[in-house]
Amino acid sequence: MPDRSAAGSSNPGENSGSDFIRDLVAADTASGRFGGRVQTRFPPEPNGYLHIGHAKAICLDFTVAAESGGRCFLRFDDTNPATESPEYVDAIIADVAWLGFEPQEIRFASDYFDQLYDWAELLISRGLAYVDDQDAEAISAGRGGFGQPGTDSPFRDRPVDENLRLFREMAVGQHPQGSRVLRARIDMQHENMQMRDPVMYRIRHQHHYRQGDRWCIYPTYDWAHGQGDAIEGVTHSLCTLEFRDNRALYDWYLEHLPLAELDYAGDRPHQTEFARLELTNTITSKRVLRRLVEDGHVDGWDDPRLPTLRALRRRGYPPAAIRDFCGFIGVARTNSRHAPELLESFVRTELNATAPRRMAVLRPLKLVITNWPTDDDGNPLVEYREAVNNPEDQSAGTRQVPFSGELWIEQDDFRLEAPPKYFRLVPGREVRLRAGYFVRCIDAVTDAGGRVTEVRCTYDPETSSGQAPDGRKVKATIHWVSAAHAVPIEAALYERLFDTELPGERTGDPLDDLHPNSREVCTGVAEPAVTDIAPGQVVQFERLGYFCADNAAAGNAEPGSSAPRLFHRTVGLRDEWANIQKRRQQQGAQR
RNA sequence: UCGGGGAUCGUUCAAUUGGUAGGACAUCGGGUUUUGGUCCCGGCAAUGGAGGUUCGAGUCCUCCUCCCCGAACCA
Repeated sequence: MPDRSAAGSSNPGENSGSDFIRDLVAADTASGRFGGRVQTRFPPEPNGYLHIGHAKAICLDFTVAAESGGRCFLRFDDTNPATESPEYVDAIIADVAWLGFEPQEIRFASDYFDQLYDWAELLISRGLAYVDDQDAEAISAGRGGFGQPGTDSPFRDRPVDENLRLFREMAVGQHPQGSRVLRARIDMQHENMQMRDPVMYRIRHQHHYRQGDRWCIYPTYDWAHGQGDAIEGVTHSLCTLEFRDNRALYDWYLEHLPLAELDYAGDRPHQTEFARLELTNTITSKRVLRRLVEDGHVDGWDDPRLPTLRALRRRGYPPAAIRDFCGFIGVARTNSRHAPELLESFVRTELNATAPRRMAVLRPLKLVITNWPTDDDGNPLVEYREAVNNPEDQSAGTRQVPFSGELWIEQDDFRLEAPPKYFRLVPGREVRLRAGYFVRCIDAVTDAGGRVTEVRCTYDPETSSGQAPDGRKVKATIHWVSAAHAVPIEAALYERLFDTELPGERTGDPLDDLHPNSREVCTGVAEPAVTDIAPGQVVQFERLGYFCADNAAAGNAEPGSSAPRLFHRTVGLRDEWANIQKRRQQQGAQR
């Protein structure tokens, strides 16, 4: 095992090392701030599916709380009825659970609409908020620009009574959608743009999936978030870097509200920002993900090429691997982008230890053993060979694999002529069949086009143990499937969805960088024991990689079906031969 | 243009707060091996730049450069 001590354990809630956030929490606990309490929250908006970027935030929010014996709520930031729906709520709850975390409570910002409304009236009555009749364009223009101060709205000094009356009318639908907003009265000259009289409420004559038609006004993120934190008793409100400038507003609202009335009347919550997780060759923008799905570039939100949690699950990524990855990359304030290879290495580490092994051939080539014994009727005998299920885990036991005179082997494992460092089967050479015998190639049958259609070998009965009694060695062990017992499978092989590190950098549109052939489906065969692999389970096809049995495909889900079983390649094995070939190709290109 | 944040091996995270710049991924070489897997050993390789303080600077000070975020009735 590589030393990944910073990664901690895959158990949810265990310490993942130290970082500026954990240092802050430790210092607060030591000083008695918040009465020693620690509480965080994961606050998604239910307008899309969770992706790998969210996983970092989820792991951070939940583990920081758990490490201190604190709590972490799942809170839906559902303040914008235009884009939100209960399907996303259910999906997010399921994805958080799949990742391995259990919120103490599930809350909704929309549950706080009454409190928020009362507080808004309070701010109005104190002259700290006003109704603005300007349209969005005028408000934007009045805000000024970078380096230019804003100008006061003509409605900024509206009398309190009038503000109150108008605001109440807005709430019950007496004003058209978009005609007015409620704004905090802060400072139009403030150097921080967020403080130039931000909008608190906008008029939306829109149905809310939880509140129905009760409201005609909806709070903005800034007006809802910190107050939700305060109501729930959040101590450490962790969010991403782009909210750094919003912190002044977060603090302003809380400082001007009577929080002493709340259950958690100690210190008010504080926001801390950290860098979001980005991956190269990957897009997490909700807008672009939606285009990929809706324009049919992928098969749906759980297409294994996507970075959504549902897709990673379908592809076979173990949640423990994602957690370990998130713990390992740590948390800092530096923008950075990790290579997907790092995540994959955690996936391999986890799967190497846990995935049962089977043999499958993805691009079959017939191998005939010319000296294999037959019965009295001339039919080849069948021998059952014992194969280990997982060399990393003795308790996984062994299985019986049928072996006979006609086998399928991988096309890649035979060449008429061996290039340098090619150790596999060539005419005249001997290799070992995994869990089988040594075989020596004596002949190859080719078709009119010169393509090899059949490899003919002799086997050495003395090598049943996998070793030759005379001590001779082979340089390769290859996998195989008995032709008479082969179970049909389909294997979907995936490449990166985008073949550039920063999709969209070239032309501005990420879709211009879509990998033209990010999925290749092979029609192959597997040993009979693949039928033990349950839908959703990950298996290692020896020498090929880790593959996840699809949940829905007919061959997997319907016991009697004759349809091929469908497997998604989770990730390939490290492949030294591929590296050698790649290097050779690059050297060739340089010359 | 203004405000905020940031800069350490190819990538990424760390450096006991001023004391030998370390790990992982990737890569290269070797060993073990019935998976060219796993595992083990080893190599390569970094403090954005210029000054300053100090016995000593990735860390403190000054200036510069570059990158990210901010002018939604999105979050």
